[in-house]
Amino acid sequence: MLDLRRLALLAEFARRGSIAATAQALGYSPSAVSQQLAALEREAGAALLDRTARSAELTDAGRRLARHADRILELVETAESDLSAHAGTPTGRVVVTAFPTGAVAFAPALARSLRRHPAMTLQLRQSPPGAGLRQVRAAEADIALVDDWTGHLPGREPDGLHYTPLLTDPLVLAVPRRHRLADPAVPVDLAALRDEPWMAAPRGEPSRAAVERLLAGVGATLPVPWEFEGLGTILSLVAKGIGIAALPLLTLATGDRGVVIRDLPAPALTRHIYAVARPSARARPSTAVTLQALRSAAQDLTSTLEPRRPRPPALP
Amino acid sequence: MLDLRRLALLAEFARRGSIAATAQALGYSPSAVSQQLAALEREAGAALLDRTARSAELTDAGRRLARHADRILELVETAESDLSAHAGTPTGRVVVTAFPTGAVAFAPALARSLRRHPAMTLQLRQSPPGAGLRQVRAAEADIALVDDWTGHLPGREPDGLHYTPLLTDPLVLAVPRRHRLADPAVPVDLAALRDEPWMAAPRGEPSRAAVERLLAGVGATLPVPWEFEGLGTILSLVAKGIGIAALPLLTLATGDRGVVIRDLPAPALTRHIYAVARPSARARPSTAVTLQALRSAAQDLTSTLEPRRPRPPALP
DNA sequence: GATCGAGCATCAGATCATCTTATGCCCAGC
DNA sequence: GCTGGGCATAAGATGATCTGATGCTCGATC
Repeated sequence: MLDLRRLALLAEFARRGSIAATAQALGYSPSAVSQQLAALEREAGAALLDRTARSAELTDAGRRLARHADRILELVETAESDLSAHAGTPTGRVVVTAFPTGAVAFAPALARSLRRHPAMTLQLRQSPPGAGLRQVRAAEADIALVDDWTGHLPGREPDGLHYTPLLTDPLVLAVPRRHRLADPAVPVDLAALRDEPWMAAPRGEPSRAAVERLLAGVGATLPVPWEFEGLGTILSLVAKGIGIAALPLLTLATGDRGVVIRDLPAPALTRHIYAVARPSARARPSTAVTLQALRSAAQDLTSTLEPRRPRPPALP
Repeated sequence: MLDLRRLALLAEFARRGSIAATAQALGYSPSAVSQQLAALEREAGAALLDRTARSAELTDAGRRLARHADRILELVETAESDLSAHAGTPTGRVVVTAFPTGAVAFAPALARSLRRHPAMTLQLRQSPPGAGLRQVRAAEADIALVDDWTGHLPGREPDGLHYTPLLTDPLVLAVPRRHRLADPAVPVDLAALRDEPWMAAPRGEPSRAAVERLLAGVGATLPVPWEFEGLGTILSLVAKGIGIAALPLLTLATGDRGVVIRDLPAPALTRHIYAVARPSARARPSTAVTLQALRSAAQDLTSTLEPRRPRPPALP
């Protein structure tokens, strides 16, 4: 295969007419140019230069190859220009995978934020618990939104993935508007609620485990709740007065306004929400831009949801 | 500057989808491919691959560069094909320089012979004595026809030029048809001819020197001859009966048929005619073809001129 | 949970390529 | 004859390329 640096030497020789002038123009010694052009002749299998004691000139084959060289070098320059022109531009597809409420909560703000980068496309998927990290590791997704009720996740950094904290999402009590606990003055006593109709997500869901941990902490065993897939569905049923539920606050991001939110008593259970990405994916402008949009959206969500948590009157 | 071998690796990676498959397809170890693609990333100043523990895939920049690479590699292949397609084809201009009678004698046969190579052009020039060799050395001409009356020229091979013997051209006596020496039975006695009106080329011409050497060898001093430029001119004057001349036989190639040729007595003076070329020029198909045409023409000339030298009757 | 195999990266080192410097030769011009 | 320009070649320092060994992370299978 021909060598680009040698082709560039030949093209310059074609312009300058002597080995010495070529060497000077490109900053080599004449000896180096002579040797490299001889090497190009061996590569090409043709005599490219006709040499005498005092001068050298291109053969027909040499002239022909010099013309090709000009075209090839031009294409190389186009390629390099193209690369640097796009270096800072977010382009291509970014795949974000998220747990269901995360996907729903972040979708509107993400879409709005990324609209200003027309050269990139966002694919937002929902995935089951634990699948997000695996997909990022396998490059099946660029960013995963993960929730952690344990408080241990950032310790996973030795796996090489990068965790960006987005927000802290508390578990809250959702009751119908006409419920007695809709009044902020009424204290929340979990033990007194054990005869209420509870609704929860199916076993295996992280929020279900969190709710069970909460009630075990106050010595109350949750009666067999009505199980529904999707926290959004549960929220709608609470709004219709069917029952009560303990849900992550984020569920309220786009949820029904027909419910009242109450803080649950200590110990406060919260989950941390992170955006996880491979370092190599983070280095891409498109992924970097998406992470920034997620941070922005998280701040907006926090501002939006905070007023939905009325505080009890300060103690006298 | 990007490197073609690395671009070829990237293009192959784009087709095969893994470093291991690329390495196998191109006969490298995975380690070499990994390192060379990393080097290409440094050259290009962009992340071209997105790597995980078990796989690698192209980034947007990588895909973009791979497309450019395909185009560049295609142009390189075009260049190489073009070179080898023309490798055996005589093309371009060939410059032949010759002493005057040589140019005239060889021109018709040369023109005929080279007509079958339409992609090349022949330039046939006349040059003064000694200029041919210099022009070949300086690449101002590709082939020089030179004549040597000394018999020493082939010893000049240490100068790197290549000498191709074409023909041996004897010095002969040209007399008018009505001259007494037109009869082959009459012996040629140079001493008896000193009162004849001689014609010769000007001093400095090789044939002039040869004639003077001939007559000095028989103790005869040539009277101040009538000097004319061009042996062809002298031959025409002989045909008109103006005088006699000692000329190289080659002069008769296209000369006047109104003269009679006689051998001169021993010692026989001859000149050797060579085609001289640089080795690098000889390697070109067009020059090689021209040299072959010259050899052919020389044989034709020898066949044509030999019957113009009638032999004296064999001694009883 | 243990093992295996695939596929990536990094390291150490053998071999080859590139470039510089020194030297030599051939010219033309003065 | 001398000088300067321009080519080639040789020797050697330095850098590049490739191999083989090793290590790590996975997913699949048992």
